[in-house]
Amino acid sequence: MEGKDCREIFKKNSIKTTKQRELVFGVLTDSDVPLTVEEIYVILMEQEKNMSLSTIYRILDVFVSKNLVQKSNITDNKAVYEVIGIGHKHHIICISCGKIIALDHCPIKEYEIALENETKFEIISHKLVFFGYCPDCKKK
Amino acid sequence: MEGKDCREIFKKNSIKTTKQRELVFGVLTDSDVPLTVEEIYVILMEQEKNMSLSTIYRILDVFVSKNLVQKSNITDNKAVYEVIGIGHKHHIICISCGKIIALDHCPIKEYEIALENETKFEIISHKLVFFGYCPDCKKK
DNA sequence: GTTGCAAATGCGAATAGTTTGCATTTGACA
DNA sequence: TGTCAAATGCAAACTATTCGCATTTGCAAC
Repeated sequence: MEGKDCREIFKKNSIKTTKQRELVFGVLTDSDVPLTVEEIYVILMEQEKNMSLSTIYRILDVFVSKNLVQKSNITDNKAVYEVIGIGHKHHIICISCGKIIALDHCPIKEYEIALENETKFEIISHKLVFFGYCPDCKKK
Repeated sequence: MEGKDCREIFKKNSIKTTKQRELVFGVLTDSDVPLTVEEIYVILMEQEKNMSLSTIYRILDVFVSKNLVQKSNITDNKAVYEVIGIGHKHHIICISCGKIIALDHCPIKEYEIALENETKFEIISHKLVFFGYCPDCKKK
């Protein structure tokens, strides 16, 4: 991801541009899977772009609050982060190897309306996660 | 929940009956909302049935492993637990007051099959959570 | 009933992910 | 280029959960 692209997106969302924010945003846009804070940290380390863990947490909080990034608590412990393209994402996680795949399609938009009528809640968002065995682990 | 009922369920699932397990199971069956470990602990304290937090965690792990109880990591931090009736549960959580409602109906059984074909995963289970404003908080 | 033993409990300490306080640095704008 | 609020780095704090180990308890065999 080019620095310039970042700057425009940041400006549009009134996020101050910093070296660290560009790097974190770059890592996320370059990844085709959601990443944990730890993974982002390691990727940056490997690129010799060391950065404090707490800085990564704070940067991600900003991105999430500006709706540039989606935070998902899929497993019990670590949260994963990914850039939001057009809409929100759902996930499949392999319960054998831990691989996480993001899904773009959302099958429950219609159901939400029925549920609003039924429960009288005003529904704002939802999370959907599937658990199973990925093609590789299925074979074993 | 009567002690006797517990004993039978426990026996059927080869769970050794203990005073603590009966109490925890009783609290869960008496509750119409999913509970955190902390909440279970407090409810028991109020009944002057003090019990170690780690014991509650261990008991719940057993129940979950025997499929008597469902553990859900809905919010970022604390897990909630509830007895499983006929099938798995989904939830709506109020983002204003934190109230959690369990839903029995599952709208995505059919979608799972389509998803298996599409992704070549073998899907075992899923979690679905809705976020929004409950009837009470909606008014404000 | 009594006894024996594996399994369960209680307690405190350890763990792990995340957050926070504060001193230092940095980026945007005048 | 200088200024200052905002961002960063570091270490310490926090919180939910797990673990080790000494003690207790429930079940089964006698």
